[in-house]
Amino acid sequence: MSNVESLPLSVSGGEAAAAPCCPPLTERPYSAEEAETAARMFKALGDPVRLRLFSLVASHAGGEACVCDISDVGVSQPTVSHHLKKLREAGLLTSERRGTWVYYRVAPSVLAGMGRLLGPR
Amino acid sequence: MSNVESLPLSVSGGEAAAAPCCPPLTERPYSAEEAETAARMFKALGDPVRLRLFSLVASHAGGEACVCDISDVGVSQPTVSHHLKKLREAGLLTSERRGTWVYYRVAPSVLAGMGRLLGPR
DNA sequence: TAGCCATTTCGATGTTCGTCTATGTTGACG
DNA sequence: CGTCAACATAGACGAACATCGAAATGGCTA
Repeated sequence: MSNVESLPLSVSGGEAAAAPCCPPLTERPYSAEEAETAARMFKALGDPVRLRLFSLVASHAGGEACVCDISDVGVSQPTVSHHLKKLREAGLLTSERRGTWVYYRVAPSVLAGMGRLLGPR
Repeated sequence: MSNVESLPLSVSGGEAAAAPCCPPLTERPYSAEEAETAARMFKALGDPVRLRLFSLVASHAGGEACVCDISDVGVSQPTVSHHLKKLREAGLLTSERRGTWVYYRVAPSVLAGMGRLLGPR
């Protein structure tokens, strides 16, 4: 049942998926709101365990991975689940349940959006 | 109160060097060490105030800005100084004192390094 | 139906983080 | 000298976080 919980990347209002979350960091000073939004992503990736989980999903064959495939990061399994939830809430990962297992994949346009953050090409 | 100044990233007692770290997140799963290193950068940018400060420096004319130019982010002056120190320790900014003022600039190769993190451009 | 397995959620605990006020240091200028 | 301005440091306090074990949820299979 884990649906879309909250996507800070896309602003509320139903549409707005096309709105880039943030301009390049070097283009102009960030406003407080832009900083709040972008910092949420960076913060989610600012934990070693979460970064490993994200990398495990992002580099997994087929673009997706089930929890059982990526649970070996040195912390307990409930902790893994907790971190995956954080990544989901930050809009970086999406999850889908198929039978017994839950599969995670990188949310589309996340990598492109973050790339744009770091400069115009 | 624990030790604050223990950064395995920075070898000797100054500021951390810009990390030459880390392959693309999507290329292969991160090791624990890579994750530790890269997460330090993300973590440093994971606070709205720090992200605004970084953006203010990165977008400032001449590539550098003195503290007096970027202190208006809604928190007290010691807090600004504290966050700038964090960014310095993460290897994202460098500082130089010239007369009364202290100038900050983005550490070279930081943006390129982070861009490489997000995919093979 | 019962049992089992993968995953999530819950409650508790120790630690880290962001912010403040107060004070210290450094350089410019009279 | 003495004083002022810019910036850094120190200590304290409350909020947020990471982590764990235990219990609950959802879905297979017999």
